[in-house]
Amino acid sequence: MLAAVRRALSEAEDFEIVGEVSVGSHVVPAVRETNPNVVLLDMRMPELDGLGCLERLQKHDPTLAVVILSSYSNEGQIQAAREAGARGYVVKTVEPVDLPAVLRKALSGQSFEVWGAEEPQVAAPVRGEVTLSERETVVLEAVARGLSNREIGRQLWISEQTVKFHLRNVYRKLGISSRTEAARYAYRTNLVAALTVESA
Amino acid sequence: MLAAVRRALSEAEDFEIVGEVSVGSHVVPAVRETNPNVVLLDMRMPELDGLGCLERLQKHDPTLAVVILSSYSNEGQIQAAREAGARGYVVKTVEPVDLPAVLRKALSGQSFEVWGAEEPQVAAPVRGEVTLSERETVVLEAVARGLSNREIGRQLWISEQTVKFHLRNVYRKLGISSRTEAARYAYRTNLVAALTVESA
DNA sequence: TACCGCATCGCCCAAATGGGGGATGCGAGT
DNA sequence: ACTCGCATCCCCCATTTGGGCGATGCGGTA
Repeated sequence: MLAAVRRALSEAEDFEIVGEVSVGSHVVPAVRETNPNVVLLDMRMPELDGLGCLERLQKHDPTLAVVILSSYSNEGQIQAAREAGARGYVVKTVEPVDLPAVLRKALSGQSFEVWGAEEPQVAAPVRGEVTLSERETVVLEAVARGLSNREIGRQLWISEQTVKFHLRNVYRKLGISSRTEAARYAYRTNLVAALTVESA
Repeated sequence: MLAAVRRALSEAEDFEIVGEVSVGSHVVPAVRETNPNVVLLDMRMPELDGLGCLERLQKHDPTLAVVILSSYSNEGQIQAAREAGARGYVVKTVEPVDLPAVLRKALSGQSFEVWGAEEPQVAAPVRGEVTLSERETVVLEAVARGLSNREIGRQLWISEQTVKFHLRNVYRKLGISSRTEAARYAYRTNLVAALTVESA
């Protein structure tokens, strides 16, 4: 795959490969040094994966064009890449010769484009457009604080089953499928404060 | 219980009850209005529990003395109350007549005191003193991003068993027992950024 | 050398979680 | 009157998780 990428890009006159690393933790230093116009990030790398790199790169320079290259067309992963600020998401089933076009597209605009993955049946819920009900919000807050379904039920005086029901609806509305992702969303949107004020 | 609290406090000349609410979401408005010196928060309330109220109160006024009243002497809950900035944690097994002393103590100092609960056998790991190994840190980061153990294993090229092993060590070192609490810790300590920079 | 932390796995098992179905009631629109 | 979202629960089931155990190896250090 790497060889194919290399060949495809070297054949395009408007691109020059200024750096190549194979370990996630080397990405940010390399980018800092070579200062590329666009970065193609493999999702799966040792030490630090593509998403982690992307987040660090965004912190370093939010305007940098980054395209995620992944083996899976997992919707959650695509959504995560979108929210982390990627300009594109390429599944490895795409023809390597199409890569230059992908990178040009990523360089040209601020949008987020997915390549080589079948579009999801239902449109992914766009962040900010989701409206959680009162109950769903409270349950989500409790989840983000690390409580179990049973504990949440006890605190809200409802059955664990009902907690699970609300949580499922939260998952559906947010397009996620685990409580940790839910917690992440809660912190991301400042629904609950991850940083608590110390009284000492 | 509420009646007992009321009686105990009305019998103490140095206390006056300036407000009483039974729904979590009413706590902050009531505090804003009555401006009390100390707040006694039941952990279990409809809509928003004690911890949630505490966090909001802390945001509103970090100097306000807040004591958590709970039915359980659960160590995790105690720790959460401590970290959220509570001045005290009272298990409902304490005699109501001792409450005024508890509140005076809460008013007098910045420390955190637990009443009516047997002390934990092992000291809870103090935040900042824990040192995670490189591998444990990477796994924790991945957990905070919402990945499953299997996915983490794939990304790090190790078996799911090994991921579980590292995660267990993280739990042990942090004194927690679930991946959502781990995620919370990761966000709290800025190990991973919950807020990602949008490229739009 | 012997120990210890770290990392890599394996097996086992109970509990928690996620996801599917259906049932009830209630209130707000249409 | 009818639908629809919300909330409350029930059942079932497969998967995931958390935690216990032991095994191997490797590199530092006492």
